[in-house]
Amino acid sequence: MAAKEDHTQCPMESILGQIMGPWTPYILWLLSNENSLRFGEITARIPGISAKVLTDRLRKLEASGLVHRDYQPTVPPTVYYSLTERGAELHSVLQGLNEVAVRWDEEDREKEGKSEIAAE
Amino acid sequence: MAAKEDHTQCPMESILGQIMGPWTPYILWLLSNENSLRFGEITARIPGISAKVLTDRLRKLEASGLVHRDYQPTVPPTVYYSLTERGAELHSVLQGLNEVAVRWDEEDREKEGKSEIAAE
DNA sequence: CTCATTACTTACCTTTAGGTAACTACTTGC
DNA sequence: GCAAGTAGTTACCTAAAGGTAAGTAATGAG
Repeated sequence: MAAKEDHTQCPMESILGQIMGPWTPYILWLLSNENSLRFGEITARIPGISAKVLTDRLRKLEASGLVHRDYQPTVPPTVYYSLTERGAELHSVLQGLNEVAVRWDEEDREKEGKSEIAAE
Repeated sequence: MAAKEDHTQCPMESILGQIMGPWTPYILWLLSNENSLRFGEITARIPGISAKVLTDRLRKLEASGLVHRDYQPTVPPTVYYSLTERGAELHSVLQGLNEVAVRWDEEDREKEGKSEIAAE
């Protein structure tokens, strides 16, 4: 199932199909905070992602109209990625999610990590 | 890589690992709105999901402490799923995401669907 | 003349996820 | 004694996703 036939009866399913995926929300979150990043910079910020996968994610986000690709045909080519207006609309949602994430992280550290000293 | 070693340096990665996944945010969204659903009811609300996958997602959400499982050993067993307190904290984020989704959906209908008549 | 650089693309192969179908438990109703 | 109903589990198999490595373009440095 590559595209799931987009039996998109409900908007939620549609948006989830666009922004969900192994690294996708993280990429959006990065671009949401830095407003413009080169391909290599994104790779550096996401340890573990391969060029193939990152390219795939960026292409899909571009196709969804959430990310803008700015290709500069310089000697070694330079490509800048940034959020489109629509992509930027996700900022507050991602922000909210991050706040919850940070809160949980703190709570978990309090409970589990009271006496933990950098475990490894 | 089953668990990706949880090299969770950043809270965002951690939370994404817990709530991202093919059907996961959708399940959370359902439980967020209906506050308690039986296994079969969830299956019915998500056309296309298999029992195996739904079980898997619910078990993982339970393990993450986001979903509560209430097993009633009645004659044919009855199991109620609901969000935990922590799970409920995602409500506003999911709400925000849904608002964006609905807005985009309307915008897209305006642009593309001006003369479209239910295109089946 | 060759290497390094950036942002990929392609081919190939492995791993993982997910689908399907059959099976379980326990009691009621026929 | 057998089917029905709920909420799964298990085994088996296929399809898709992802990793790795190599290739590409164009130019300046050494």
